Amino acid sequence: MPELPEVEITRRHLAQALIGRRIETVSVTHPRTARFNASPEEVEARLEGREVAAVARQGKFIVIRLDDGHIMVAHLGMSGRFTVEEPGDDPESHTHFKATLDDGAQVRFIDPRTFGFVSAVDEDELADSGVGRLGPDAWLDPPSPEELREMLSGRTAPIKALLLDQAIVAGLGNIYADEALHSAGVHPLSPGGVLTVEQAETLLSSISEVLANAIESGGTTLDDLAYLLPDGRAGENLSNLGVYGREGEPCEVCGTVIEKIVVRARSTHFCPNCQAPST
DNA sequence: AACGATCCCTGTTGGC
DNA sequence: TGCCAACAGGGATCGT
Repeated sequence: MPELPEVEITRRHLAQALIGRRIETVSVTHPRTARFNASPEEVEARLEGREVAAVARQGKFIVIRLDDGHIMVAHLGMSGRFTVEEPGDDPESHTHFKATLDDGAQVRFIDPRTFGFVSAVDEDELADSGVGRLGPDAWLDPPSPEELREMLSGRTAPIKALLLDQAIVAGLGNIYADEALHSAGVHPLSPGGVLTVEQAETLLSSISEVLANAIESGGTTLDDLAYLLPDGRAGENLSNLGVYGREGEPCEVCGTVIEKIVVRARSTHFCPNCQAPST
């Protein structure tokens, strides 16, 4: 599933293909691909003829600034993937967006489950696009341990659920939330508010480390192949995972069998020894 | 306000 | 073997 590392790798790929290029023609062919009160036709009209100024990432959102102030906003959802191809190549199935550039390349968005989107908003609408609800970026702008503890103070929800809340810290998804909690030795059901400042510090270090390793190894490609590197290869971070998808297997740190529970309708993997509940 | 449940969607998987 | 229910989850929304 694309989370911050996979989105960051995608951002770099798109930046290389798009910055300084003029978008010549755009085709949005799935009604759910355009969002935020923009129809597919409006997205096409807002993008065509524009030159790309910048390609940024906020949490799991890709934010592309255009020369007329409009902003292309994209999210990979669960199964979204961008490719850069020659226009003649046969688009693979579930291609919902195509943009042909002035250098002849074509940027495509493929998304079988349509949880992702590619849309276009103006500056005023950006705050209402989902980007406006994001907390600090988990990788570029992580909070200090004191700030994190402040955000979690009084919260009774499980820390796992709070790590998935993009308004607290933006970018973590189900895989890296589980990995960070394991690395930090924090039980996923610990109420957010009981974290000590030391635990917050450890957790933030673990988040940075887990994300940096994932970016460096090309992201996590699961068996469903929903995420692939720009060149079509699988990312190699699967072998770095300590708990996600490893229920029933021994923990590589201590040998205890990894357990899987459900927290807020999300599968949650942890080592009951490394992540013993805080008394 | 905070929290938990539900929904969206489709390719894959597991059980009978 | 074949079919179908269950499962996967990011984010919005709704009820409590």
